[in-house]
Amino acid sequence: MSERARIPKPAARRLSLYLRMVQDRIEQDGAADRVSSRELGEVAGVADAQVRKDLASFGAGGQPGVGYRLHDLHRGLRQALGLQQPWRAVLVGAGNIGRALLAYPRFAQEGFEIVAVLDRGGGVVGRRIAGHVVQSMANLSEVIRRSGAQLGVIAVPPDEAQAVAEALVEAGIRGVLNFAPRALRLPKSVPVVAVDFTEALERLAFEVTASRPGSGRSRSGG
Amino acid sequence: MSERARIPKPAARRLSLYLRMVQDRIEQDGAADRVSSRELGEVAGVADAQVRKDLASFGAGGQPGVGYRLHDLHRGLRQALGLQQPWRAVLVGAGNIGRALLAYPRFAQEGFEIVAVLDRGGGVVGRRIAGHVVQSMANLSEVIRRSGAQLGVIAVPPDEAQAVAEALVEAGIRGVLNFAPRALRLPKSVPVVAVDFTEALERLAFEVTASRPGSGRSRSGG
DNA sequence: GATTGTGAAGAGCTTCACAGCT
DNA sequence: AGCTGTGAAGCTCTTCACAATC
Repeated sequence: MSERARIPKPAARRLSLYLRMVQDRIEQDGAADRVSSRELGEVAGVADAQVRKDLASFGAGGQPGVGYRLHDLHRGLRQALGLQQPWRAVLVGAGNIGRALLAYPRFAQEGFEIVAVLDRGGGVVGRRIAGHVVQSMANLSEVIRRSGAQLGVIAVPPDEAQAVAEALVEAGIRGVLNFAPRALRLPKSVPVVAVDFTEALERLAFEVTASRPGSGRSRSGG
Repeated sequence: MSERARIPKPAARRLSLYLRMVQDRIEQDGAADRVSSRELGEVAGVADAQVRKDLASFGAGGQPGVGYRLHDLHRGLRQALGLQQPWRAVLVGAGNIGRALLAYPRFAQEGFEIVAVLDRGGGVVGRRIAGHVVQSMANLSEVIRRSGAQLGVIAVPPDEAQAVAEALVEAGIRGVLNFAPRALRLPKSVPVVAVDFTEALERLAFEVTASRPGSGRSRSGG
């Protein structure tokens, strides 16, 4: 019934990229209603065979000579990623990043709803931001219990991140999205995904430096 | 002289995590001035031997029985990541995400300077944000030439992202940090690093769903 | 003709295990 | 005793190659 195929982690990451492309294609809908594994592979930077394996991993099938049907793929990808159900999240931290997240329309489109905003209290508590009254951290477990939120989003300064994470876990949160540039130590049963701007910039600096002429192959691409 | 060791990509990603921990330790500086490979491994989620290989890949050495010296490691990591030199970046897009980035103190701390802010023009051009007067996209190449910026940060709506990226490349940018949830197609010589909030949430949803009891191993961690 | 599905080969990263240093 | 450095083994992901399908 609810058998869940084993999907390798690198594959799961690519599924998001496939999903994005499929969504974009559907919205355009001027063109074909199929995609080939080669097109999807270009988006994710892998070979077409890899895409076919990724898609097969959760049971999606294509038509030889034609490709994959956009709508079937859309449904399959969303189910494989666990997006069939809506997700509710509490946001902790009403600073700049928190506000940007509240204003990010894509979350709602994907089925993620921010049901509450909390902050430590430095003058923000009680204020209204994007339709949410910012609540005190003292209310955390009650807010989570009443809203039924399963996810927590951490957008506080790094020094507070670990404490907030532990409070979230204690309150029954099942997964954490961490925007603070600090590694969190949580039980393995609570997955953490980190979004670290600095790390991203560092990766970019590394790749730019590494791809600089004189540091390796000279002109391999084209 | 400027020999650059070959550093595997997964290793490079971990170097950022090591760097963050080393920085934190140095700032605390109440404790020891050494780190062991095991401690670093916990942060990155890999075995200690892997850490030692990562560090050896750019020439860092530790002391048997003691560990790695924080300050040496700090210097080595920054050099390996290409952070010895300061980086200059132009930010395109003065919306919510762009503003949050401008207010993000960590960038400057790491040696990244946002030298200019540009936007398509919908009323924001000419306004002052965080000390920057928002400029029109028409000025892009001039701004880049005069500032000597090497990196571009894209924080515009998805539909505009590809065009902005191409304009950046044409103006001589050498690397792109992309916050728009859209895959960019650029010459291989210009690395792109994507920060995609939606993808992160999807990864979280996937992992939470996958780690749910009844979908695989029941309680392996503990 | 174009594209999928998949076994087999290949590449790369990770862990193991242990000698050697402090 | 504790930790590093590293060859060898192990594992996972990726690509190759090609028969099967539309």
